[in-house]
Amino acid sequence: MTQALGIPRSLGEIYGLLFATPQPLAFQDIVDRLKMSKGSVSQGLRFLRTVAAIKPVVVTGDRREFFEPVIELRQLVSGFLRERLNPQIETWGTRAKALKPTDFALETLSEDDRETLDSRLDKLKTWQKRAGLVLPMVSKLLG
Amino acid sequence: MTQALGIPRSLGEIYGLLFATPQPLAFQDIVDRLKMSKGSVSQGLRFLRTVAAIKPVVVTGDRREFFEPVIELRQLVSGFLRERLNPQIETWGTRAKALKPTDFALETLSEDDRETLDSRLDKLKTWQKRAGLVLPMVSKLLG
DNA sequence: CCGTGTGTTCATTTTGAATTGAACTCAATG
DNA sequence: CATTGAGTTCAATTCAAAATGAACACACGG
Repeated sequence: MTQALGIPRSLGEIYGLLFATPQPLAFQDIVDRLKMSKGSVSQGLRFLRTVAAIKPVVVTGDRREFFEPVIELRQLVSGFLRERLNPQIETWGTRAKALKPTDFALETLSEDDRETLDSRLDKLKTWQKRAGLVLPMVSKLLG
Repeated sequence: MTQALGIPRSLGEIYGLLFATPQPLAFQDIVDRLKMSKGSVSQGLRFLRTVAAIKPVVVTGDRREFFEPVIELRQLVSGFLRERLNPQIETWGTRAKALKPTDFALETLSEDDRETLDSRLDKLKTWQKRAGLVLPMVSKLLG
């Protein structure tokens, strides 16, 4: 599933292991069970934390950090949107606003050409607006 | 933008070129302008066609196939959902249905463990249902 | 403070996906 | 039917992203 969204398989594996394990797991557990390097697991957990797909659990009397999966679809999706999609959409949007049809003029443009480029740039801005509007709704619909 | 969705940069480039060009372009135009191999362009165009991000245009008196970008956000998004996300969700869903808590039993499970696994499997099925419900709505909201 | 266990960092290596390019098919044209 | 140009296919290559692993912090307990 993650692969279809451009997220590395290993992250899916870590999440999957946590999901399939009733008890919270510690760093080393994951390394052992998945036979992954500590480096990978460290980076993987960091990412999963920033997108809020897992949550740390404190086990008293144990120095280690344990992790549990977040299982609310809404949280998973909005984490992905927030961390992955929104940043892209924003930079893309601000760059789009700066564009003018003449930026494309590799040859001189006919009046018709100018018009189609104008309307396409408009589209770009519309996309931007719609995305900003709809993505938050998606999270809510899933909640 | 495409990269955030796990779509190769080159596809974004082809689409971008078509988007930035008022006239429809032919295969060879794209190869020349982007300095890409024919193989890449061929596969790229195929993908863009299957997700309906571009449409072929017939220019009378010219043997070549020309292409125009599809600029409706709704079509672009639903193409992506249909070709990339839905297939994954389906196979994932059918596999999830076949799972039972005992499939996870690497050690013997306590009653508590069985319960949490049960509830997680339920979640999995809920996800599946919600996704099937919400994704089509997304396309509509964008249209 | 020293040792031990936990987790991080980052330069190197690996790997798998994307790209290339040569060989090919297929249509149209003279 | 040869020829030319358009586009496809697919094995080999490239390359960037991900994984590794050794060196490094950091905290805690003795």
